[in-house]
Amino acid sequence: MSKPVRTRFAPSPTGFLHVGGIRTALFAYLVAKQADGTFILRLEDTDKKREVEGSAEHLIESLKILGINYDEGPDKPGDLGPYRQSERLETYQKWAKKLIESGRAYADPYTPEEVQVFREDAQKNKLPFLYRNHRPENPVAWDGSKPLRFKSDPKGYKWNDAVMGDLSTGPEVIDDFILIKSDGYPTYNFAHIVDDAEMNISHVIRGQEFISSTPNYLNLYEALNLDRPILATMPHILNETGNKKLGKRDGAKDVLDYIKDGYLPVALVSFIATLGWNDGTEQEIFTRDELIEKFSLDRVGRSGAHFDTRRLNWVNGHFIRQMQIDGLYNASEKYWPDEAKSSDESYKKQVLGLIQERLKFLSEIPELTRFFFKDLPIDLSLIESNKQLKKIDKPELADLLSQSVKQLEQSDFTSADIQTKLNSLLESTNQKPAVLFSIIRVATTWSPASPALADTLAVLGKDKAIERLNKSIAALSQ
RNA sequence: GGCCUCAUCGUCUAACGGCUAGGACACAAGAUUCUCAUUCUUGUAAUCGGGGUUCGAUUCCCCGUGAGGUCACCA
Repeated sequence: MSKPVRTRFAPSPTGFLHVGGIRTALFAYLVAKQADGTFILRLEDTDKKREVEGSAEHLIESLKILGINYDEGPDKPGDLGPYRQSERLETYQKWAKKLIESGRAYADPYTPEEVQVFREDAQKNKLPFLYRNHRPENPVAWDGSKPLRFKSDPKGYKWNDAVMGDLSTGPEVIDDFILIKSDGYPTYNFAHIVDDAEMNISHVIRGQEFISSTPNYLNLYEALNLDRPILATMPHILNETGNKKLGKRDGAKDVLDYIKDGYLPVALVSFIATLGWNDGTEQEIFTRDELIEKFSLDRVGRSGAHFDTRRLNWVNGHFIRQMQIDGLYNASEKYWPDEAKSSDESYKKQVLGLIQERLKFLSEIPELTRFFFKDLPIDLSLIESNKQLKKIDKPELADLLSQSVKQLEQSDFTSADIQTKLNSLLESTNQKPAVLFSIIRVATTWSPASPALADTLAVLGKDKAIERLNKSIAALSQ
């Protein structure tokens, strides 16, 4: 019998949640859900200096928007809370006492400046810094005014990581790290081990930056007589350019920025999941339910993956194309250009239907739809840059448009009937579609691109289409 | 500098030690009565280097090289 699966995402509220953090959260969520387990959000707010106002809320909102729902968390009480480390200080004290009593923790007598001198000495000699080389022989009793240190038991470790496989290190990486800081807060190194034990966490899933401190955690598990959870280390997500870990300073956007740009939560989830993971088949896109069913830690890659916006665009476009028009309309609410404010819902839905297949993300809606809502200025350079139209005189173009007006005035302006009229115009004018359709398209939209001509005209409506044609005829006749 | 980890097309990746190293994004060309896009077809493009082990190495081992992480009273 294996233990119930309980995973957690344990961010510190020190900034915004970016894609790397989300992926760790997502994978922890998937591991829990596929085993009918529990996913927990725990805020690691033990560094009051670095805490950023509002970041806890931002983090929670990001998870909610993506549907990475936790069963227990700061705003979702469970039996093993509280889920904010700053509210668990007595617990850490309790566990610290155990270590003191068993002789595995002691007061650090040095000032930060003194420790810094040790550190600089080590660096000068090109040696890694080890505090335990300066471990005091008869430490004073710990009264909370000094940091409390772990008395480590240096030795080599071999362990298994669910993603990275078998890992090993020698005793030289084991050190006496700080358990409780002089401000009374525990360090991450101590707090997360205590909390994972108290909260019955079965899998610890976290980023690569923790891999080198893992042997120290193993040492602490032993001192505390704890079974260690399954460990899984995620490689970093790298910036698009270069090999740097994705980070704010390199222009990485946080998750809510992507939502604002009109990336769909389902698309973000699918894209992020396949950044470093695949199910071994040729499937490229996954729904949440498929991820829950198919995800496994042992198929997560071991090397860092570059974030690729072009691939994200493709995934997002794929999901947009799959949407029903009502769903897309609801999602598009905030993205319409100002000119569309007065237009009614059914008109906007028709417009949306025409641009759906070329939409990569929702904030493209204004540039793709503006001409449906507003007469754009006449721009003759659109004719000059068209390789068919630039060969033809303006009067001749005006004449083609006049004939078009005559035909279209006879139309009931369904898309099908417009197409019929356009076809008969091709015959009567003896023109190629490349010429006739191009000039009508330009004259009715004055945009570099638009959906299929008959559809565009049908949605635009008879009055508007004819009005624009006449205006364009006038402009070309000057 | 010590320690740890990683390494397949530009990018994300697949390949019990065994087909011609597969797919996707991107890119290019063609088709779909006009543009942009979609869709379809086709194409360019990769096993970091050197040694082993083996009938056979992307895969296992060693040595290089490159990249990343870590060596905080940060997480």
